[in-house]
Amino acid sequence: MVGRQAPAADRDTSAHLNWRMKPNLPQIKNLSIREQTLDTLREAILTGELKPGHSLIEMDLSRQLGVSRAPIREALRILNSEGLIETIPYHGTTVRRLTRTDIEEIYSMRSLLETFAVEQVIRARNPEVLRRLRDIVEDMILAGRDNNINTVNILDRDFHDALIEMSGHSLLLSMWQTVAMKARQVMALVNRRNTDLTQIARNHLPLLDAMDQGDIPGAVELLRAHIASAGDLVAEDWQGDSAAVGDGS
Amino acid sequence: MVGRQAPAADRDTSAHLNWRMKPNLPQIKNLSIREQTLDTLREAILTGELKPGHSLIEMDLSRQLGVSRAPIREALRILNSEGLIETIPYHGTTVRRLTRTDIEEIYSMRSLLETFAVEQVIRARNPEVLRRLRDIVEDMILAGRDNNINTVNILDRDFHDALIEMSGHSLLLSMWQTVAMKARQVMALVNRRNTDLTQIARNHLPLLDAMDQGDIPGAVELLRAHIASAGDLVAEDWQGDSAAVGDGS
DNA sequence: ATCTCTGCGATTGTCTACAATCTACAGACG
DNA sequence: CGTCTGTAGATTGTAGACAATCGCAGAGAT
Repeated sequence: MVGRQAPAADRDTSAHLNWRMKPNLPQIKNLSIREQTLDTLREAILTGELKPGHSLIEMDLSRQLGVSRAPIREALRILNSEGLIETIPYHGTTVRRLTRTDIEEIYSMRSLLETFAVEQVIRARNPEVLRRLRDIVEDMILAGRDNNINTVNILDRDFHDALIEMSGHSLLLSMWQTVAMKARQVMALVNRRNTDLTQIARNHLPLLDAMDQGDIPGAVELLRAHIASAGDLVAEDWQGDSAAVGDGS
Repeated sequence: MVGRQAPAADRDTSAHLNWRMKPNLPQIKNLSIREQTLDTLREAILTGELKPGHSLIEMDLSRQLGVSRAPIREALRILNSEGLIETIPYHGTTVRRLTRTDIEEIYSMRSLLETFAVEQVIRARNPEVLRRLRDIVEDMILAGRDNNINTVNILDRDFHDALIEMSGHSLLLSMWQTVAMKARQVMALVNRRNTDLTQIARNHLPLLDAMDQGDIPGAVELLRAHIASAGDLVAEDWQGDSAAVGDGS
């Protein structure tokens, strides 16, 4: 399980045929039931709909989704190896509980992977890359003005995803996806306080400037601070220790 | 094993009182077929017994192992999410092929994770930890004298595993395991040249010294060089590009 | 000769039924 | 009253049959 790792690793086997032409035809989906179950459950966990401690009974899922247990079991094995759920033989499967230590680890790992990526990206000196990142941040600022928290969050994810992607390091990307997934779950579970959305967006600008100037130590330090402050904010709100939520079915 | 406990255990009426006395009863193993299949296949892939490109037919595995397809499929899903195999729907499952880029990525990721770990370990300043690492290296040198390549390899793995473990960072450990697994597979696939085994073992000593002195930059640099040279050695031998091995069944 | 289509074999995807195992609780026994 | 025992219910583990899909060979048409 580990690393569950690559959430995107085993789907989309035929997508390489139409990667460029993108009309709105919603890509006839012939995903196997296993994949659909996997996506559904993972999304539910990541959005906090399924809270830590919630128990997942194969038979119940089977009835709710209207399918047999076999594909559900396979999906659960994958989620298990991704570290999102835990199964005790003959006893039950539950959404993995998160401790404060887990959260600290998630953010420190994020920091490690992202600072590595930013270093690689700067070394590559590809102006195209920086432009794309700047575009995302600009959109983010605009969304911040509209107080559109959902869009800001998505663009923030896009920004960091893009940063990793542009390092061109596929193994890094795969580990990143695992960590980012967990981070997403954590963020969905804490009570977000009302912070200034445009400020969040603007926080990315100094990093872009440092990258423009090829200043590796500066960029690394800015990124590290950026992630650390985000992590601290979340850790503060974690007093609940996840015990307040999710009692089981 | 001084006082024999067996007779006492016999007339002990409550079993939960004697959980501490441990005779050598080898812990009855009741692993599910899925787990056994998983371990068997993973080990076969990691040792190079199942080479990249080799196809894994569920029906064949089912017959060979004498079990039904259900647990095998679940094991395959896990291996898939670990990135060791690839499945094309309705077509087949094969051991994932490795490119030279994959190998470079594996070693660069190893480097990243291990240097992070060594930094954490040094900061913790726990002499017990350093002693344990030194013990392993000493054993490694002894095994090197006996030209026992297998033991040297195992102890080398132990050393790096221990280093990560001692960082006390469970998420780091989990990602490490994924990467170390892949590294193990790679090493099993290259033609090892005859290097001086004691030299390999001795290479760890400067790192230990730097750690003893709390010299973080020095230790990090030594470790980075250590891993990079190992990686280069492997990458050199990779000209085969894995095409020479494994054609299918 | 080349193209198209159809049928076949191989493989994975899914379903249903049954077996094995665990926990908790009730009852027998001292 | 406490301890052991066994039984019921819930849950996961496994098996075997059937369905869906894909690639390819070969027949037939142009």
